[in-house]
Amino acid sequence: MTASPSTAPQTDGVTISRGEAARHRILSAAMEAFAERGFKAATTRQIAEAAGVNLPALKYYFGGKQGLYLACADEIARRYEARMNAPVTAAAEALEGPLSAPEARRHLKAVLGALAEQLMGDGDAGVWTAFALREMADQGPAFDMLYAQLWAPGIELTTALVARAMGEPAAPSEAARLRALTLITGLTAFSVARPVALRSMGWSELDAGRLARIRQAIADQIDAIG
Amino acid sequence: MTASPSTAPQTDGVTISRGEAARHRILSAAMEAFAERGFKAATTRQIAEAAGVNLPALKYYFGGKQGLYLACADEIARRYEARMNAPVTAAAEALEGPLSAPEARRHLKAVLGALAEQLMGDGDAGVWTAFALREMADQGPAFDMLYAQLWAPGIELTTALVARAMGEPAAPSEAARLRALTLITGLTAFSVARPVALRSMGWSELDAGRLARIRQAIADQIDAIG
DNA sequence: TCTGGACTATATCAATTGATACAGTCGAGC
DNA sequence: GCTCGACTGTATCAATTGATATAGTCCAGA
Repeated sequence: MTASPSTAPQTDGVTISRGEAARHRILSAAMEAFAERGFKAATTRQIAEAAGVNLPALKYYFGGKQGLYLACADEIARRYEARMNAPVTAAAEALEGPLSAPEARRHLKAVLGALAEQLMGDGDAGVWTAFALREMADQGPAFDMLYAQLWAPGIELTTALVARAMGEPAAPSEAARLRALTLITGLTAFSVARPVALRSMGWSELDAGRLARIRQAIADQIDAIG
Repeated sequence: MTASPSTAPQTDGVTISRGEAARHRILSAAMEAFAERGFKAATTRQIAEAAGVNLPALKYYFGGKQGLYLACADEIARRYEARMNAPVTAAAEALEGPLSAPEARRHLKAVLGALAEQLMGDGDAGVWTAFALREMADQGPAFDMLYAQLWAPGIELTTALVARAMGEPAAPSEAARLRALTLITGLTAFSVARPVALRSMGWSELDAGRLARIRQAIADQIDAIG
């Protein structure tokens, strides 16, 4: 809203040019639209209107619909990494050395709890998640990138922790991999399948208390591993 | 391919009129297209071509794209019910009387095992599942119908069985409901998230042996309940 | 103040797509 | 063989939609 319209790199981080602001608004609107309707069904006109810009602005900033989609995926991967960073690095460091089963379980709870917060939160993260999960099923143009940057590292980490929780010392067994996958997938009950899950729980929304109880349920499952 | 072009009710079940055959082909093609691309992205032309009919035939038989979509949903619900019928009725009957925790676990394994077979099989059922799960996330025009006919009964049954497995006597607790939801959702690792799951397991496809091992992993989780 | 580039607004194109008008074909029964 | 209704083929419409050509506006720096 202020300052120069230049393209010069912003070392500041606070001052953003008018163009940067528009770019940001478009990105947000696009993430929301793609998350809600998918790549094909989301229209550039809707996105432009929601972002308060006109149609050619999308081409100007992102080259076109597909470029915008990929930019969304990239942004989402980076934001996800930022939000998951703390518990993930802690767990990864712990995995370097010998790790007892109880300690592994503790890290698992931290990592999956943080993930649950992302998956179920109705803030920005809910939108990112919907986007990512849609891409996971559709195998769209951003699949490889999201797989490499998000899913594969997450699954690997979870698998390693599950293996330790099961008392496996070295390379994780197939059983550990499967347990990690169903564990992670189970979290999506309240993101992908949220309408169904809420209705069957008799809930109209997810408040903090309910979220805590869901996390507790996940913790129980983690305690049952091994 | 044979017989009369009449609309008279077919009591036979084997003889189908030319129209019935076309209707069937359209339905199959539509389920596949909708499952793969979603309602909006699937085009009537693609469906017509895949079914070997021309465009107006869709309107003739189903009124239009939305009518076709709803017909698909209805067909899917009925086929699902047929395939799940045996273990579901057995479990439902068992729930009428007192049910020990081990017995409840046995029924749970039967019901969820059958469901897993549906969710992960690459036959027709895989297509139905993709359709249903897409509708679950999108809340499209068939949501209410699928919820009432498929998901709600399935969740209720699973919840009741989980509650018994946890030693709860009467009305299922919230914890039991949550466990049932994550249990069912965990199954979708190899349906919705199949591309990701396969890649992270290092598998290129799901053969019988792998499916059995997945079912075993689920059985382990069921044994860990309570 | 005036110039150049960053950014925006209007208008429009071409492709896609759901729908449909309308004329045809096919086969069974009279 | 004639008729009627079930079913199919051709052609086309109108709306949507991604893209873009073109002319403008705005602002900083010289």
